[in-house]
Amino acid sequence: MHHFHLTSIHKTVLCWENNKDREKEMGRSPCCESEHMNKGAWSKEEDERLIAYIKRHGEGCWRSLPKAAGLLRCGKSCRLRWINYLRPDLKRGNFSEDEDELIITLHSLLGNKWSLIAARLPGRTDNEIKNYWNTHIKRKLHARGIDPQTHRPLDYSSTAGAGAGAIHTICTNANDSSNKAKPHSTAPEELSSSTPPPPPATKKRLNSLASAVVAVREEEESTNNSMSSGVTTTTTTAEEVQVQLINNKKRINGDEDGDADADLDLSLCLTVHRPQTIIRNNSTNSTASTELLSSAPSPPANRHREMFLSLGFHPDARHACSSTGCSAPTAATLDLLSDPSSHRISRGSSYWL
DNA sequence: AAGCCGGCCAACCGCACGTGG
DNA sequence: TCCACGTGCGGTTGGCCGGCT
Repeated sequence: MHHFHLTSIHKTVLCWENNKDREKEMGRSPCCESEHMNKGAWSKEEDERLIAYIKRHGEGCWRSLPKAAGLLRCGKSCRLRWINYLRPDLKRGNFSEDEDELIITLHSLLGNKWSLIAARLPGRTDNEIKNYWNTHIKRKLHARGIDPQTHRPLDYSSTAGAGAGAIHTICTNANDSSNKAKPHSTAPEELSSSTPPPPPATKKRLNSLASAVVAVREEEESTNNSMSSGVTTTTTTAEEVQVQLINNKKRINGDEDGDADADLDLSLCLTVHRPQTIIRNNSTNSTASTELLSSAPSPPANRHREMFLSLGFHPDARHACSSTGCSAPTAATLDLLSDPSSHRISRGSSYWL
């Protein structure tokens, strides 16, 4: 992603210099002055200017970039053009079947968090995935009889309560013979060989992940209460989740500095590892999930158990639901969870062994 | 050939959030 | 604490293109 990498210090200095120049002028100009600015499709010359500038100076400081690069565009427009179209590491071409299934799985877990989903698909942008979802996958799910928003069966959502959760899609996929008899066709080995490190996390990204975890927990709490299943959960604030994420990661790694990337991965890992969501459906579904379990990868290692426990998750996926009358995660979830290279929590993959 | 229609996707827009003064 | 700014995200728009009549 960062082919023309600049250190944060370099970026800071560049921005500082630009800010000084800007502040010499009277007042600050709005981000996008619609007058005197080009809009619409980018010309080849504009693309070349943008590429050349970023090759020389790196990404960042988008506000000052257009002027410095000699472009009559607003910074947002430049950023979008670069991220969604000009970046050299973008993957071109059609989405593979594996990518389709991964998107569906991630969407069932994360909802319309396109940037988070994109982080799991190397070379794909959030915009691209969003468009693809709206034009292809929605239709595909409809054809399967699945509501693309709720990931529940179309004829089910109108009659059933909130009991059936998002993960139902995974179970349904498992029963779909067109899916190579696997709920999630991206094997861990494939992921580990093709998935590069995710982009640097920011506090904002971590915050949205934490919010997503909280939202899911709240939804599950209300769902479980309405189902009178005896499952009780405690609602955790986003801040608490963040603190837990960082503290756990520090404890595990012995890394007091805190690595933002690792935090992101840890939080994604935990977002994915949501036994209570997975639990619900399988209890009312076919035996397919049971069969999946028998072939599922091993649960997290001992060092994980503490982490999952502290976050309110059952550490042993295979027994995630036994005490609550629910069944365990599908192989799909465990596939995601067990991918060592995509969860750079530890400095080495041995952590996951 | 011309007009219509729908799909696709790049780009835009508005908003939220983090940061720094 | 407030405010301005920079950045990123998700929803929406609009133009292009191919298929159909």
